[in-house]
Amino acid sequence: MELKKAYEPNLTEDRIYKLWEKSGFFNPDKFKGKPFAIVMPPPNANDPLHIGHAVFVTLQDIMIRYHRMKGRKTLWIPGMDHAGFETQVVYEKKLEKQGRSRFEMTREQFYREVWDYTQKNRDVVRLQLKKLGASCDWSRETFTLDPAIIKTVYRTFKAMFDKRLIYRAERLVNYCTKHRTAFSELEIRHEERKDPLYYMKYGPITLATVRPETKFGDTAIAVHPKDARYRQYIGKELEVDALLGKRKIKIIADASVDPAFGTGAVKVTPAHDFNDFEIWMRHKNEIPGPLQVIGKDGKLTEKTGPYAGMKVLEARARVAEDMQAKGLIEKIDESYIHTVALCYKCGNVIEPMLLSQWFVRAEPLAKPAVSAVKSKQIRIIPSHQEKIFFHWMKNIRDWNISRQNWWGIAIPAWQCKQCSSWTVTEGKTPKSCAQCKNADLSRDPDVFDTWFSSGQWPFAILKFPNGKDFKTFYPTQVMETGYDILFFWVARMIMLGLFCTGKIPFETVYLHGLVRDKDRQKMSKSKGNVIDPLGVAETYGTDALRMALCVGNMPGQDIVISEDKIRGYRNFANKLWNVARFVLQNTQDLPKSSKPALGVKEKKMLKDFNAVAKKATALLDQFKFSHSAEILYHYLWHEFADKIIEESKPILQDRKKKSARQYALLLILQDSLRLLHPFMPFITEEIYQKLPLKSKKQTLMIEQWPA
RNA sequence: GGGCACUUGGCGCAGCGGUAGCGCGCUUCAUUCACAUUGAAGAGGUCACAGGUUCGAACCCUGUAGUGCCCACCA
Repeated sequence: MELKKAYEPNLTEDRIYKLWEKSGFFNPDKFKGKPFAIVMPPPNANDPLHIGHAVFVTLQDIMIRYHRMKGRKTLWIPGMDHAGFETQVVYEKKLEKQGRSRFEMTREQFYREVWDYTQKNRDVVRLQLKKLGASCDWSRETFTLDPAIIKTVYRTFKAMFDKRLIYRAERLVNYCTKHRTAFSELEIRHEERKDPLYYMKYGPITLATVRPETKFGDTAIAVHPKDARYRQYIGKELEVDALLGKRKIKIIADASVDPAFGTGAVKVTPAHDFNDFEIWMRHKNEIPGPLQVIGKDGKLTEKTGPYAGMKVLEARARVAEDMQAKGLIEKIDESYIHTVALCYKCGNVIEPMLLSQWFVRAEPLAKPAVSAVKSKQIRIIPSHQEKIFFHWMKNIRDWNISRQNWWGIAIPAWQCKQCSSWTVTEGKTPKSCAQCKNADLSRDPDVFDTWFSSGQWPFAILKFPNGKDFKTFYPTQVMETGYDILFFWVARMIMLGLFCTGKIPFETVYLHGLVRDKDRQKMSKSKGNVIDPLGVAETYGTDALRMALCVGNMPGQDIVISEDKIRGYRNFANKLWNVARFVLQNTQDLPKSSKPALGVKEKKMLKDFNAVAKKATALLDQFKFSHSAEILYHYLWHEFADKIIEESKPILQDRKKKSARQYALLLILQDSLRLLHPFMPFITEEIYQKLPLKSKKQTLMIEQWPA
């Protein structure tokens, strides 16, 4: 019964978490009730958790603990992500530091090393999630490379291939020459740049370009069909000085050309420009196809004579120089501003590359996803994010899911060496080509875009189609994640969930914001402004951290956090602790079984409390976690502690009145602990364990919600 | 170029039709009494700007400005 003067989280948190784990109540199996499930967004198994993870742990654990206390059969299912490309990049950086490179290793060796690395990180992340109080069911923890998950992904791939929702195509794709892989359009960043715009003479026609080095890949010159300046040339072939000697090039008319830009004439380089590729598609019969002059290494190919082997920028300067020397440059506009595409990871300029890849036909998947949200089957919080979702969905493009990486789920597709058609399986190596029965096949060396597999996560982790969990918990109730992955992940989960299971994957999407420091700066290691969640949890207690991440945290808006704020909630935890200390110390002589008649004042106190409990509950039901926490904070401190306890002091000295007051204080304390438990699980449990109650559950976690 | 938000006391945010609230900070006072990780009292806002709707607007509508974010194949 002896309570320390101040609450010391470090003396209680680990012990309390063990108590919960031992109780087995994280596992929903033995509970009845209506199911309530949240699939945890799996943290990457390549790095310790950062403060952003602490946000999702806090919000999801609040919902989970609340619904568990409400009597629902509650499942929070944890997992971890192999995080394909992300992890590969992290591991390659490690290799680099050791003076090694994956290109000196076999693919198998690399894979094995990354596997071990991620398994070690899983242990770290698991401990961190526990430290943050996550009440998830560890017996169901899943890794995104578990055989059952891969099997699901393969089954989906095959089903989509069979239904022609996945196709193989040679297309221009976004390619990073440093990472040597293609990306979807979501993985590229756009940046404004000022680059010289060269006006180059192609015979009688002058055209403007920022990329003279691609001129060797030109297959035509395009002008607007109605442009009087060039009408005489349309359909004709001109002989031009191509720097590598004379060369013939055809002039074509295409409406996409803007007569007002530059000279109104554009060189068509289908192998190295998205627009030009489209132009070629429209004029396939008139002009030659893509002519690749830049390789996957970002250097000019042997087709470029003296420029072969040069990197793009070097070649650009040299080509411009040489053309200028020949008098082929009319002028250079040095102040041209345009946007360039960059690799989101390394910032290198993305090189459009002609590659044969697997694509998901997006439109047929997007339609049902849009109607699911339109019809309110799925609700997105905050609701304005729905508009952003619709906007993206409306303009959705086919999705390149091939990645030229080593770390990831290998694509189960084999190409026939004879007829070059593709055979897709659910993972097994096929004996022969599905088309021509030839037995000589070679496997696609590529892996899936990680989002293709994580897009299937909710039903995969619940063991679709026949698993008990799938039948019990799917569709899940809430998907809580950051707004920054609305397209990457949430949209894909809705599309793939609907396609594979015919049902929505979740009923509500709650999107939280990015964590920023007190100067509104994004946290990053390079800025040195990161708050390590485990570090501050150690200093101020996990409960304080959770409150700091919850209060003032509005859906869809960035979260400003500072150590001052966390300290403030540490003070609150201490206040709660001392309230409990006061109540316990002053009610020791109240017999456990006594139920004294309450006076008018006590009745009023309880009535007020119940109103607060109701309000806090309603707010939780509306996903207003911040408000809910705030009114509880306010009640506990400024009503219960400042007013009720203060005015109770004299009454507790009064032999006649005291027992009714003692009883009321205990009741309010007890129920306050229940209300606060989802937000501050450790301290509330610690106090609960010390309450002198007649009937007590094994843990506060499964006590009944008081409103 | 298109879209989505935001603009309320020093800072961070609520409030979304009846003439402003919370937390932090600040000021003054108190202090061995559950808690100094404390208590009491207090200062501080023409709710970005301009119109409109309304008996009444921070809240609804229109426009303007600033800020932020997302999308986008302008050579």
